[in-house]
Amino acid sequence: MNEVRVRYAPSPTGFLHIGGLRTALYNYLFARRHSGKFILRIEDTDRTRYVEGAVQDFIEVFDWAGIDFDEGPNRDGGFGPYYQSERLDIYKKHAQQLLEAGHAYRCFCSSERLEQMRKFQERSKLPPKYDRLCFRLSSDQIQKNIEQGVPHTLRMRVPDNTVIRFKDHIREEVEFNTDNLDDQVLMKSDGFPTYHLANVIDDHLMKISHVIRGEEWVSSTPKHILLYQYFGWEIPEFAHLPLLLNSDRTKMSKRQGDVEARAYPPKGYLKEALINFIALLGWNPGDEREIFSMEELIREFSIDRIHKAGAIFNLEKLNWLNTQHIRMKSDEDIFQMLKPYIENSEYVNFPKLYFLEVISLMKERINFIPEILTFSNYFFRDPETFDPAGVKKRWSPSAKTHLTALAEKLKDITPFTHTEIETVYRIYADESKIKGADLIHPTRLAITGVTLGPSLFEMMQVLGKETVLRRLLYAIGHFDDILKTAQQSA
RNA sequence: GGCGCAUUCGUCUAACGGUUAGGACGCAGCCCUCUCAAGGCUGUAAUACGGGUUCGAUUCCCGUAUGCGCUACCA
Repeated sequence: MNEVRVRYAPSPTGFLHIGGLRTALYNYLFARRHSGKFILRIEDTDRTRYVEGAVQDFIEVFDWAGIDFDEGPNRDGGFGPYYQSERLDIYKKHAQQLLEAGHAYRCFCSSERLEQMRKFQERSKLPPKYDRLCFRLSSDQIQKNIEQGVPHTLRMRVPDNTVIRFKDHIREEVEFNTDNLDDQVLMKSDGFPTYHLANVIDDHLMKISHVIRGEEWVSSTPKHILLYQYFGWEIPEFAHLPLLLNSDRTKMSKRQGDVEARAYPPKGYLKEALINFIALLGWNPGDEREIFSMEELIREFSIDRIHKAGAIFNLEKLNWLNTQHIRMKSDEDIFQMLKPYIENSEYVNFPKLYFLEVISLMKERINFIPEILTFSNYFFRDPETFDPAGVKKRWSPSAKTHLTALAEKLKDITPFTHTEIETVYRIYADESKIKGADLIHPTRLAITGVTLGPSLFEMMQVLGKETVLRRLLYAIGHFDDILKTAQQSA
C-alpha cells in the first residue's frame, strides 16, 4: 500500500456534529493505524450557507477530543491551501481541461428553466435529469452567448448506458448505470466549483489514498469515478460509513438531543467516553471488549470491521461509558476537569486538597463531573433541609439519645480518622446492644440531610471534627422540630 | 416515482453454512452492605416476511415489506 493519506472534509455550514466527529475519528484512527497522514480540508465552496465560527469550532472540538490533524488550516503540509475557496484557480484550470477534452460543456440554462423542467419531469414521472439542451448548442450559439455575457455553468458529460462499478470497503461491490446519472454541474456560474469537482481534484492533488466519508455520498461516487477517469487519475479506495440515526431511525438531526459535539464537554462528558462511544457506533474489535482508550482504538481499528447499517445514538450507553472512564481517572485529573465548575460556584474558597478528598469519595458515585458539586453539596455547606422520608424512617426518640451520647464521644477522638470514628461507633453499638445501622443512619441524616452518599466514617473524616460536631449538635437541638416537619410533609 | 444502500434482543453489536444465537447498555430480582453507588450472580428480550440453494441456513440467491440516502448552480 502506498502512503495512507486520508481527510475529513467538512463544509463550514454549521458546527461539528456527532456524525461528523465520528467520520473524522474513523479517518484519524485509520491514518494513525497505518502511520499515515490525516488532513483537515475545509470545503467552503457554498458561500450562501457559510457559518461564521464553524471552522473554529471544528478545530476546537478536534483539539478537545485529541484528534489531531497533520495538515490543514494553519498546519501546512505542502499540499495547501486547505480552504477550497483559496484554490479557485486550480479548479478553473482543471475545468478548462475537461471542457477542451469534451468531457464537460457549458450550460446557459437559467435556474427558472431548470426548475420548470424538473417540475415537468416530476409530473410525468420521468427521472429528473438535465435534458442536455445546451449540449446540443452549436459552437456559433455558444460563442454568441459568451460574448453577450450570458451566465453559465459547466456540466460534466456523462456517458450513455455505461455501468460503473466500484468496490466499497464496507459494502462490497456497488453498481450504477450512467443512464441514472445527471449531467452534474461542475462549475457554478459564480465561478465556484461544486463539491463533486473540487472534491475529486483536491483528493487527487492532496494524494488522498482512502476516501472515508458518510453513506450519503454513495450515489455520487460514480460521478466522481467518471471524473477521475476523465482526468486520467488513479481512483482512491472508498469506504462509506453508515449513518448515525435519531431514536426514530431518521437521519440524525437537531430537535432530538444534542447533535453538536460542542454540547458534550460542558455537560461533564469526558473526551475519552465520547470517543470510545462513537468509535463503537458502527465498529467493534471482534471480541467483547468495550472500554477503549484512543491508543487502543488506534491499535485495533480496522475498516473491515465497520458495520453496514445505521446506528442510533444511545445516550444511556454513553453515560455508562462516562462513569467507566471517570473511574479510571486520577483524582488530580478529575480536579482539573472540575475546576471550571468550582470557579463558577460558591465553593471557590475551599482548598484544592479538600476537593481532592471529596473527589476520591465521590468519583465512583457520579456519572458526570459537575455532579461532584451538586450531589455532594453537604461537603461544602451545612444541611438546611432534612429528607422527610429518611427522617421518618430513621429518627426515633432513642436515636436522639444515641446521637447525644456519640457527640460527646466524638469530641475526644484524635486523630479524627475514619478508623477511629468507626471503632467508637462499633464499641458504642455493642455496649448499647443495638445495630450499627441504627447509629449510622441517623448520624448520616444529621450531618448531610440526606440518606445517600459515601461511607459515613470516611465522610466524617473529610468533613472534620469541628463541622461534624456542629452539625450533630444542631440536629440534636432541632431534633423534634425536624421530625415534626417531616411528618407534616406527608 | 427512479436509483442506491441497509434489515440479529428496546438500543449498540458478535456469530463470515452446523452455537442451547454470545456480549454490553437499559430494565427486574438476588448477593454484598452503614445508605447511595460500584461490584458479583441471575433473569428479561432478537435473526422483518416469503420462497429457493443445501444434509443443514442469521449466514448464500431471488422476491416482498420496511427504513434510510441520493435524486440542487448544498455539501
